[in-house]
Amino acid sequence: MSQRDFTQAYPAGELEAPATISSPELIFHEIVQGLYKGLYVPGQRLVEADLTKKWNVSRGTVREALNRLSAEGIVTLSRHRGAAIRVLDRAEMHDILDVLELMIGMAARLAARRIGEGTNRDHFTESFVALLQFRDQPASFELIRARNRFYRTMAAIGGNRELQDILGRMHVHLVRVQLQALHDNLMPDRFEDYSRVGEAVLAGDARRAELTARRHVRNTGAVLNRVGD
Amino acid sequence: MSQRDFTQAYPAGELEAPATISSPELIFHEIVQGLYKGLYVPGQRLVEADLTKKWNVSRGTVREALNRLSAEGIVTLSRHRGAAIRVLDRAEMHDILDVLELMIGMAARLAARRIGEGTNRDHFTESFVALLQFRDQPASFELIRARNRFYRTMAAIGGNRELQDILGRMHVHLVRVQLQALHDNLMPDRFEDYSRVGEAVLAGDARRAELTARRHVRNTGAVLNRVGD
DNA sequence: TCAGCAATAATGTCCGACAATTCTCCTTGT
DNA sequence: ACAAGGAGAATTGTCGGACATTATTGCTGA
Repeated sequence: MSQRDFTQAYPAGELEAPATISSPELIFHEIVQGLYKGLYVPGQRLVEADLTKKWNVSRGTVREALNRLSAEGIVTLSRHRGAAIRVLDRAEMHDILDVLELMIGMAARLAARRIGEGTNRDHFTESFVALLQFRDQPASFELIRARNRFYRTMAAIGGNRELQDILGRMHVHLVRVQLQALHDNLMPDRFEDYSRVGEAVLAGDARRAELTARRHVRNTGAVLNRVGD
Repeated sequence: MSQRDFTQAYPAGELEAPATISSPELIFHEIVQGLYKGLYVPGQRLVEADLTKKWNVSRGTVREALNRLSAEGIVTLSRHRGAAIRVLDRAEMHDILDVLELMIGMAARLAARRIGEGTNRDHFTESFVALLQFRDQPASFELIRARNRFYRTMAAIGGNRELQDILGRMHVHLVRVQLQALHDNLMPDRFEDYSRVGEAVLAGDARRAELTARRHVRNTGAVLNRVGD
């Protein structure tokens, strides 16, 4: 066995993302992107043979991508039945939003606490104004992306790695909740919410940041109850 | 392309776990089990060739297992450098525990709210007394497992699927935090905590259940500060 | 001693093959 | 007409080998 001694283990912080992107990762991103664009519909099957032809890669590569998608809850895998875009019923969406409320609230609280450190204020302000620029425009994918970036920045400033990981995984689902609402033209303007959260964070008011962020997520969830089917 | 029409998509709730277990899944569990037993040390490299020989499977199978382990944050993958058991520094452990405090608190709150439904009370009581049986015994792996089962039951009763998923992922890390404390003989008895949480849940007192659960996680985290290196 | 380079080890990706399972659709008997 | 059953097709699960790409090691020579 060529297993090395533990003393040769990787140091703790030395794990950067690779410069290039691997094929499975590329397919992973393509499919997520496709979800954003509506190319894939919940329940739709993803047949390995089709994906290999579409991206000219081997089945092994496709399988790795599907496994990653499955690990993030984007597709469901069942043995010998293959992969399908995960179907979220309303109960699951509520479950996700209930958890998300805590996560976003925590991110806002931590961000407010650390808004003054380093270049945090600059970065946050940047994503904040970028989001607010969509105030008077119709709902769009760009808005959703700006909103996700706003959250991601908030979580990054908060500094909790685990929280960032979990939020990263949940973003996709949130998007899908939003898309469904958007599709039914039920996406109300939440810019008052965004403003309140952003201002609380910029003011360094951790308590208010958490409260407004949580209320915002709850408002988003309330939309669900008005979506049919 | 043989991609089917969306109308043939899987129905929402029809996705049970397969009866048999796949090879990658088996290896996944074996390695997690090995972590519990101390067979693997943080930082230790997992070389594909070794794993294929150890379990007599192909490289593709090993790779799938490693990808799953990576997706759960148990191992880190770096391109062309392979897999290694993830190293958690103290900051990351604190991050995990901070998130876990919210998650466990939410699980306790939801469980208390639904303790009266169906057979919930019976199941909860069972895992509760199973945990308390370790009160006067030295710390052991069985205790940790009983404790995880207690939490898992609590989350299951709470009924939030997303929460159960996330907690499932975090358990392994929690175990490792515990193991480190255990290794240094710094694992204090937290049975007063368990009792308070369990009793609050059984009493259906959601607020008290959440508070006691969160305090318990904080107590666990406080141990970290006394662990050297 | 150390920079540079060659050799080695390990992973990334592809291809083909076959077994196991599920799905489809046709047959058949009532 | 219709439900039960079964052959065939479609798809996934797993294997083995092959080669390219990259990281690591260790040597060589100044």
